[in-house]
Amino acid sequence: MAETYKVDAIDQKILSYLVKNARMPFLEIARECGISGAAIHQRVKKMEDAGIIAGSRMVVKPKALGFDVCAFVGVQLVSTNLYAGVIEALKMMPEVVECHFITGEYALLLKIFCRDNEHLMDVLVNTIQNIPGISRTETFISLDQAIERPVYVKDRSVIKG
Amino acid sequence: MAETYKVDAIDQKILSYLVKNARMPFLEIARECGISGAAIHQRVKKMEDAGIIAGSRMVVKPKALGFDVCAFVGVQLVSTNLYAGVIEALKMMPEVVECHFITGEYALLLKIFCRDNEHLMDVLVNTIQNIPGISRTETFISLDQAIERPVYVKDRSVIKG
DNA sequence: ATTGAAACCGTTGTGAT
DNA sequence: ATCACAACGGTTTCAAT
Repeated sequence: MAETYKVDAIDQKILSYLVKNARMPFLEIARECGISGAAIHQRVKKMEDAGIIAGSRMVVKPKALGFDVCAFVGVQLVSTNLYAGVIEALKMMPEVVECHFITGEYALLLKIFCRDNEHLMDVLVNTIQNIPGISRTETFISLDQAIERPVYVKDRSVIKG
Repeated sequence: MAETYKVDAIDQKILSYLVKNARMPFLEIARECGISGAAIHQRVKKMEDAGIIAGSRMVVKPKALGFDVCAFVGVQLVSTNLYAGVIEALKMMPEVVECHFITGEYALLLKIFCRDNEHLMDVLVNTIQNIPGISRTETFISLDQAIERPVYVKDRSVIKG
């Protein structure tokens, strides 16, 4: 987790391709950027080492895996200092894909995927509510996900373009 | 967006690797699964064609790109039938990475990334509030993202293991 | 930090089962 | 749906700059 690496214009251009297609060949990126494939390779490696790139993922439609229900869950804690233990318990739940510590009425906001409403019910009542330190929850079911995309990377197009 | 493809145990095993590392060589997956590289290739292509795999992404730490602030925004609409137009306006905003139509007090839940609090202020007051059809918003700043991972893919390990 | 070259390895199309 | 094979191209390392 070094925090010294500075992402320059070429790095940004490289990332602008890779956030849209993680399997884009480095040689193709090299041709777009006007530098060698070896240079792309080394820059990507450096960004991985610096923690700027935190891995890569194929994006799989949850429905194809049988997860028909997406929901957000606001969670109130008995006491904020129970945070660490609650996180550990949530990490054990495969349904939880995101957990944020947020400002406002709820201490935590979770994003979860469940097979169906019955599964959601089970997760809420039998799993989440049984985690020590969690008091109240409120559930917001996502009926439609209209936008889903990576963080914005400006393609400054400094080299060739 | 065909909805007929059935993800079998081998597909699941393939996906279980690719959701964790989009650049994992198909030949390596082939060795793990005990089938040929060509078979992996064709299965992945089929899943892409069927819309089960919706692309791939390098995961970039927002902070490295200068996005220090992550927030969720609950959005109330003047009228629900303005949904489509609002979505179009939100798609134009690079800060918005997710938008869900949810149950509860707010019609929409957005996830946004901003450079700093000033940028967040600008986005809330000068951009989001100016979109026709949006009435009230409430903002929840994410102070810490404790969990961030892909949808759970069971690795059934049916073949070799 | 970038390069070209080289060795290695993966990808992808084909034809057969 | 799978395979083996082969042509092609990508990855990765390295000495040199």
